[in-house]
Amino acid sequence: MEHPLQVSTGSAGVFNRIRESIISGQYGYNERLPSERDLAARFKAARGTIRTALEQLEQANLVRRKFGSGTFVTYRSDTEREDISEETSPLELIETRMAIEPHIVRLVILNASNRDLNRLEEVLKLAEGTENDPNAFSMADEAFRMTLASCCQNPLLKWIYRLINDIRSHNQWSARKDHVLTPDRIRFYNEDHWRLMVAIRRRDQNHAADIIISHLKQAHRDLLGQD
Amino acid sequence: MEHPLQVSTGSAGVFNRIRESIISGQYGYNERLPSERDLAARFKAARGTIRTALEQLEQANLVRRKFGSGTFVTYRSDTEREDISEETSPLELIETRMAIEPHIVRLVILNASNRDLNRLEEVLKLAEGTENDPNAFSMADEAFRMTLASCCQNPLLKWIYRLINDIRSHNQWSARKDHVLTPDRIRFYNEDHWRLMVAIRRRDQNHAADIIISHLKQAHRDLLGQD
DNA sequence: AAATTATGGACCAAAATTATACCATATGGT
DNA sequence: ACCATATGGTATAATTTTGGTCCATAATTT
Repeated sequence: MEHPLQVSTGSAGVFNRIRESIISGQYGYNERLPSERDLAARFKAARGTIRTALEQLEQANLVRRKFGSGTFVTYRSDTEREDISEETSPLELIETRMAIEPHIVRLVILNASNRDLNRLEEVLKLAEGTENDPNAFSMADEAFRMTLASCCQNPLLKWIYRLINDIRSHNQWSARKDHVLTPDRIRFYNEDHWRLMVAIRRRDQNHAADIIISHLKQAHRDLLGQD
Repeated sequence: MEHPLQVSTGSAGVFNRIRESIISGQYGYNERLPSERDLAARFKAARGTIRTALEQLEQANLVRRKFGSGTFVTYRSDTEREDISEETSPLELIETRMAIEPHIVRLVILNASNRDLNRLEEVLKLAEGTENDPNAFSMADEAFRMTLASCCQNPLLKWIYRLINDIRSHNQWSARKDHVLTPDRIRFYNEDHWRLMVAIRRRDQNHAADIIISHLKQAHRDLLGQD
């Protein structure tokens, strides 16, 4: 028998060495391993040996193999941070907006100058006549909300709200946009925005917050209520 | 030993190399990447390969493509977080917490399991006997709030709240900690936390939210009222 | 000696890549 | 206002790469 510390040979050895490469992070999450034939050349082993090693790696949930495509790492090290926009559901997004937006509107009413409000109204006009273009409305809507956020005069809140908007634009919600944003809905949302604008001009905090909340509740219903 | 590492090939390789360029700042925010045909020439790959790489980059929120115009970087580096923590005042920080924390507490009451609440109580006990150690109290306080955030079962809110806490710990407030956090104040804050815990156990949303709000208002006063 | 494992080769089927060509939009100059 | 150009979007077919499978043989372990 050789030294007990000798690296294992055969398919078990290949398994261990690839496993180490993955766990040590040399191959990151979702990265593709070299092809079986390539690995065979590197490890100076037959392709069949590589295959049994890869089968074991697959059983250990370290790797996933796709016919005709390659072998991909499914192991996720702790350091590889999650993508928040991937794991946020549309409902959780609305839940979060419920926390932020009413507060933003209150701050706008307290802090915004008339010049700010004029700017806000200009942006709001961009959403006019977008009843038949969900994409255009969506962009105008986002611009309106971002302007609102910048009018609250709190850079941290504005920054956070921009993060929320980034996530929102990459969310599954986008896929449903065309179904949810019918001309009627767009008209309704636009009317909401104008009522909000009026409430802000009157510096009526509670009314403005109520409008925002009912607006979000409606969006919530739209999300749940349709096919 | 062989070299298990290799430069990845195909669209995955193009993806990785462009990704690195973006993250390393070689292409800044809103900057336009070279055209697909240009990239194809640079990487010596077919345009289709470049396109699948760009599609993956777009899905990873690193890039946005505009029909007829180009492909633009949407990734913002973390250095911006430093900026925002520099320009956020302690008052604005509290203002922002005012928006988030009452909402988090409401969600905790709705969504947290009893096991979650037991965990929360364990963390709360860490703040016991820290009356004379502002630093220890501060850490225990942060741990309590982060646990609260994870109990609300909304990953987005938890993520946002972690950002807020990061900024909070880099903030000027830290410098005033020793002045504000007298033994009396720490005792008072701890009592607040226990009252909050009781309200959460009783699933009393309004009471819990009131406690949080008055707690933050007190912190606001402490910030303004002292030397 | 028997059983297990590794080897090398051949072929199959799925997926990716390549190479073109053409369409639709955006931009800048005339 | 128009035009030429550059850009991303789409479609198609041929080629290459890749994992999946099988087999006869050699090497290793039991």
